[in-house]
Formats: sequence, structure tokens, C-alpha cells
Amino acid sequence: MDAFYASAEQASKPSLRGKAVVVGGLGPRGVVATASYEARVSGVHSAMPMAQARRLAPNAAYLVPRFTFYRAISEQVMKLLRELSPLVEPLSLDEAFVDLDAGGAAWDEESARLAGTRLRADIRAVTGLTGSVGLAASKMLAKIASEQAKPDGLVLIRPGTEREMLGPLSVRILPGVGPATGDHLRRAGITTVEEIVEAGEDELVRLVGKAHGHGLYAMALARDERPVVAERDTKSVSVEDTYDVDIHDRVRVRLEVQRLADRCVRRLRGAGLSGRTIVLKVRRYDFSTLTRSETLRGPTDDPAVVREAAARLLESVDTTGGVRLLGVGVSGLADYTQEDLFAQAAGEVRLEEEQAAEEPVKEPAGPAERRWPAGHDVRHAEFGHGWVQGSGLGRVTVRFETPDSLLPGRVRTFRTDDPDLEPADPLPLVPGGAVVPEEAAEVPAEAGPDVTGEGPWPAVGGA
DNA sequence: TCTGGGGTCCTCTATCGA
DNA sequence: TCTGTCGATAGAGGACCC
Repeated sequence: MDAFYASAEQASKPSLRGKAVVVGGLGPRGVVATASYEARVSGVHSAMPMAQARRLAPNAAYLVPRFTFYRAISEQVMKLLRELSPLVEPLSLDEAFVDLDAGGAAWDEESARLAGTRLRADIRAVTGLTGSVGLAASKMLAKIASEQAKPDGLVLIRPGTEREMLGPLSVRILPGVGPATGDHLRRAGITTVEEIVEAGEDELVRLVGKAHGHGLYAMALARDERPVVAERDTKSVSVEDTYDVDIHDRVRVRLEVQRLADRCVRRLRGAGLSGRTIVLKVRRYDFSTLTRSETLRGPTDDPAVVREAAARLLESVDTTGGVRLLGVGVSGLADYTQEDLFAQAAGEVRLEEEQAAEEPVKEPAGPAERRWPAGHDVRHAEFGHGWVQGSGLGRVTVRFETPDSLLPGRVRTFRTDDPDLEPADPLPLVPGGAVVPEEAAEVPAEAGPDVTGEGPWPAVGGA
């Protein structure tokens, strides 16, 4: 999907269409999750500190992410992909590999192109958003093709032309080459894929290590045999929080670690898992990050056990100077085991009791003073459906419009405790489509792609 | 106003038992 | 009995991805 979060917001808010939209954390330490193409013109891009984005694009609309909304759209798209093939490997909410061969959806260049074109039309019909398709004989190449296809396009890499196409590109195009490896290679005089091939496998292994070196060399030769894997087992579960201001108070640090441990356990249990290794993560005032871990005798999902392990780990960490981030994770996962029923039952009660007690701490506003996050949907008894443009000082500003409004809606300001104003679920982006979190939309029959033919064209599409 | 959150995988080092 | 080696496992850190 193209600039997914930002596009979803633009589709849902007509007044933002054609405008610069930036989605991300709005706190003092937030970063950009997605920038619309209009915002990218100003130089804003993902992972950029929000403060910098605001300097570059002061007039853009700044919104907090609405993951349940994006997830609902994502599910609609993934459903379309699964109609093409049983082998769909989601990479994130907005990206996935599809093994078209396994689904019999394509057997040569033309059928692949047709499947891709239909898919793009279907995505548009069902979600109202644009998606790009890359078609190629391997995951790496399909991914590169889909990057080249953005926005709103389709690129097919012809079998046999891969080396020629890759050669002049930057090493950074290869999966696994980030800033550090890119720098490393550059210092060795290697900046293009071609130069990786010229350097040779031995030299590469010497430069970046065994696993990475062999892998990179193969990729540079356009050799990528990684299969599309539909189901992946979760390896770890973790939660972390960056605080708006550094925490200096050791007591408060301990309290936050306990809270994170509880949140982590809730997620763990929600996934029906338990784990053996507890990991504490601390990012200090100077951004130095350290982790401490402890492996238990057996897997647990007992909040008390995780809490105590995390607290023990914290004792070995010097936090003078302040911490900006704390995190708690569990790895070494096993399917849920009832190794200690009594301890678990006891832990459950404590967890529930504290769950209720926790919320007000993180969200200081009580029911009388509700929070109105920027971009979230609301409904007003008199003016109908709208979304929060901004809030503060006891006031909330709402723009009244819906995805099918033809003109930008009117703006009105209310007191934050106005009884006529209440939070609302997002409206479907396409008439008839239901983008309500709980109820996934039923795709109209005619919108489904024709799955025809069967034959071995080793095509993989990254959407 | 510097730098999120949730992951995966790899490497290096230490330790321990056979 | 002493010593070296090997493999497995832990723990920590780093790079990368979306």
C-alpha cells in the first residue's frame, strides 16, 4: 500500500486529500510513522523526529496513528491476496509476499501482469486506496519491483534481466543492508550491487561476517531462494515506552518496570503463550541502550514471576542520570502451559485488579475530562460525524465530514466535556464496505479476482 | 524539541559438561 | 588424573525492517 497510514487518513478525511499529512507520535519525542507524498515533497519521511518534520512542513496535518482502523483495511487487502494464493506472507499491515505459482494465479509474464493489474483494481474497489505491485521470480526482486512501482503502479522484472537491472543500483537496495553495513561497504569502496559481485564472496565474508556475507553475495547475483512462508511462529513478545521526560526517580523506574511487565504478560497471554527468558531494556538519558536478561527453569505467563524477574534485572542497572525508555520482553516462547495453576490463578486476580488501577496513571484524564486524540473520529448529536482537528485548554476542534463528503466539512469548537460529543468508530472508506473494527467487510463477489490457469510461473508479488 | 515500537536475526563471549 | 576440545546454552549488543 502506498504511504498507507497517511493515505487511509486522507481517504477518511476529504479535507486532507491533496494535502501534506504526517502520521506518528505527537509527543515531544515522537517520530514520523508515515508521511503522505505531499509531505514527502518537503523532505519529511518515516523515522524522522516529529520536531524536524514540523520544521520542514509546518502546515501539514499531524495525526496520531489509528491502528485498529488500519488493521481493518489491512485485513480486507490480505483477504484479496489469499484469494490469489494460499501462500501469503504478510510483512506488516501494508505489505505482503504472495506466491502466485502456488495459487495457480499466474504461469507466465502475461498472466502475472494480469493478476497484478486485477489485484490493484480490487484493492482500489474494496478499500478506496491505491496499492503497488512488484512481480518477479523471488522475494527480494518482487520487493524491489514494488518499491519502484510506488506510488500506484506495477513493475514486473523479466526473468533473465535481473542482474542487469540490479548492477548499477546502490547496495542499500539489498535487504539487510542498512546504514551501518552500507557505510562499512562504502569504506571498502563498494557502493553498487555490481561492485559487490566484483569484490567476490570471500572479500564480502571478510567485510561483514559469515552469514551476512554469503547472503549478500547471493542477493547481488539475484539469487534468492527464500520461500514465501505463510505462518511464522512468534519468537518474542515485548512492550516498551519512551517517556516524554527522562525518569530520574528510582522508585518511579521500578513502578514503570512493573507496569510494563504486566502489560507484557497480558499480551503474552492474549497470544496463548508463555516464555522462559525475561528481558529488561533500558535506554538512558544519553540514548545508550542496554538489555539484561534472565532465563527461568521453565516457561511462565505468571505476572508475578515476570514482574519479579524484571525487578531483579533492574537492580543490576545504573539509572542515575535518568532513563528515557524502559521495556520488558519475554522470549524462549512455548505454547501456553499450565505448570502452576495456583500461582497463575493468583496472578490473574492481581493482574485484573491492577489493570483497572493502571489506566488513570497513564491517562490522567478522568471521565469528566476526556481525551480527544488528533485525527480520531467523533459524533456530535447535532452536527453528526467528524474528526478531531485538535484539542487543548479545555476545547476540542472538530471538522464535520465523512469519507464520502464532496467538500471539506465545517469546523466547530466545543468544550472537551460537551455531553453532545462522543468518540465514534471510523466510517467505511468505500460505500457499502464496512471498515468497522469488529466487523470485517464482506467483499462483493464481483470484486474478487478471477483465479484462472495452473502452471509453474515462479512469480512472487509484493503488494 | 533529536532519535517510536515491535519484532527478527546474527555475532561475540562466557560457562559448563562430556 | 589432568588437560584440551567441542557443542550447547546464556547473555549482551548491534543491525535491520516496517
